[in-house]
Amino acid sequence: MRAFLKVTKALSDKTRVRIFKMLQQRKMCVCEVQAVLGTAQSTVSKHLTILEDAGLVSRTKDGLWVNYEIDRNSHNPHAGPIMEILNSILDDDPDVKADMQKVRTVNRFEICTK
Amino acid sequence: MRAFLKVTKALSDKTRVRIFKMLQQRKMCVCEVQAVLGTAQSTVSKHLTILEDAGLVSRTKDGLWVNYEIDRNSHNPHAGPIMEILNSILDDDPDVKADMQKVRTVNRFEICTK
DNA sequence: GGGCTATATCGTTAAATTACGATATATGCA
DNA sequence: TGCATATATCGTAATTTAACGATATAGCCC
Repeated sequence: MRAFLKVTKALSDKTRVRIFKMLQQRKMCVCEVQAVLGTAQSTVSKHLTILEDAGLVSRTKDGLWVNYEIDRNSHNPHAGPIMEILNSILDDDPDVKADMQKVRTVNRFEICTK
Repeated sequence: MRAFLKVTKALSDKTRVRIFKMLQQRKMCVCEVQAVLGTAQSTVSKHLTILEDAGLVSRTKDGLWVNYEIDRNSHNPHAGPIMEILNSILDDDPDVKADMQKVRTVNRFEICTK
């Protein structure tokens, strides 16, 4: 139950669903996600932590960057089935579509190192 | 997005997941659910409204009683896939198992009309 | 119609959640 | 070693949520 609720709670926030859909496109670092969403860095970091804690995304350090990506080997048995659903929905959502577009243009070397 | 969030929000609360699992067993009226959960009537009613609003359960009036049951013709396109998942999980959860047991013994004629 | 009962709604309080800025941590580089 | 940068954590204010008791609504029965 606890593990299931972690997944549903993680995906019960619009911002986190948007982040998840962004990560379906490609792995991203925190500042890239921040650039797309336009919210505070601490907020983005918190959201990513919640998604990670639910077993939906995983993090990998790469020097100063931390890359977040969809977790395809989740420790949470409830994550997989719901991620499956998210593969085929919300691509037509206006916010998600706008995010997708930004994800394509965002570049960590231009964004983060100002 | 809005419809999807309705589903995830509805299922991000432990009590509501328990109610949903109870309704997988059989249709129930509010006072039966109340008897199993042991919470206030207004609280149960509220939870059921949220589940209904998400398209997860449907209500049918039967005299004074209102029967709630799993909505197999949901207006919400996101409800079906997640309900599918819920068919095969959480049956081994301690709380859910205890609820299941109570559902079998609860009888609206004995419980509600005291 | 009047009384009874099951459910829904309202108002309130306590707890949880989100967002932010400020600060701490850790890595790379001169 | 010291500085700069990306991320995480902390503290706090604002919003949301869950629970309750009290009340309103609606259907049955006399």
